[in-house]
Amino acid sequence: MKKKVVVGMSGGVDSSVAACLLKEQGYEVIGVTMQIWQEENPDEASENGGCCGLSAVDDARRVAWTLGIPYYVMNFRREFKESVMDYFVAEYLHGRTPNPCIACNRYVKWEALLTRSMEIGADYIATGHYARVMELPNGRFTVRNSVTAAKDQTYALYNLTQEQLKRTLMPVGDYTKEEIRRIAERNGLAVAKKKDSMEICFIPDNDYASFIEKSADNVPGAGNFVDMDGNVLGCHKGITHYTVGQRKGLNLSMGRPVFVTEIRPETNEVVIGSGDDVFSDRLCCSHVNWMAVDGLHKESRRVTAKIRYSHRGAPCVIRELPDGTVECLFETPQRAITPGQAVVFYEEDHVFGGGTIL
RNA sequence: UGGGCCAUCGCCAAGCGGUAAGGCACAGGACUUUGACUCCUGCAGUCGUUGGUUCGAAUCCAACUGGCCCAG
Repeated sequence: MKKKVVVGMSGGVDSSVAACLLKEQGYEVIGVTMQIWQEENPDEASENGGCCGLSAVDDARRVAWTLGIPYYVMNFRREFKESVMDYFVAEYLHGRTPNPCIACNRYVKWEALLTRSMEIGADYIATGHYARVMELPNGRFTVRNSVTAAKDQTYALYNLTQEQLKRTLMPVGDYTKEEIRRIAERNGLAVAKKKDSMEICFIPDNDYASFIEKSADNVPGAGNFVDMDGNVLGCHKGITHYTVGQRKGLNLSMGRPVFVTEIRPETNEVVIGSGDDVFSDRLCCSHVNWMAVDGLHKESRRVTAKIRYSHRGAPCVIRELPDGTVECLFETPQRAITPGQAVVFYEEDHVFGGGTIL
């Protein structure tokens, strides 16, 4: 009896090849594109390689046809709006910097898609992520780096649950990007040369501030740039325009580069400091998802932590604080530890756990 | 309005008679399946104004305009 797997197809190369590989491996493959937001300008989004819009459906459908697999479009607009877009806007309004891809993975690409796939009798769901699901000796599931560390996407997957991982396949993680493109070509997939997607899919023009203004009623307005001693340095456009570590767009001519070191929503202030001021060797995080273990159990642990998607990772020690949050002490100070971003802990090449930076 | 000082790109600033450094900011690009960071490229046909000296002036001289300081 063939195992049935639903592949989330974005219309891009990676997920197309994922479907292709699974079919070769003998699975009964069903292609599904999740419709998650309404594009205003499909042409533009397609040029930018937008990941989940209407034009994506055409590409995905064509690939499914080429592979000879059934193909469906599922509507997840409500889930996406509630779990990703609303969260995204709310975080910015509170002076934090969210990572929508992580929320999308946990709540839409997995939770929603998995639930519905189970309903139609699937055994697994699969995606085109550059990561590999692995079962540890302790019986728990985690994700480990893809064979190409450069394309690794485990950071964005740290929040998946054991139940989700148990039913997840990521065939693309065994190959390099070059190999994936070759496989696509060899199988005559029309998307072989399609440009990689970039930027947040629901904000193709990359103008976050405008998006937030359109989505929220009470967006905090102009306020003061202040230095660490409280001196006013200038006027900012509203805290939603800034993030910790930011240099460009401040319009502050101090004779030397200056950076955002802190955002204070209570006072509507954006704190400015030098390049050195943006380094810190400590962070606290909450909403922790343990992956390789079921908890820290009052022990501290040496791990490698990534504080942003493109971070190489830095050695640190983590421990649970009495209030339930987790403290992370780095051996060397890290740049721009930013509230709202995820910190992901690694042990060897797999995800140990992760949380949201406070 | 007695004396002194200063006026060079949006900001700071080099230049001291030989044909406008640099930094910050800004713009564009690269990188990047989050925000950022980083990197690359661009950015004063002109030196407050008007005259003068000189082969040649941002650089010297004069007046004017504006600003600062000290006197009163």
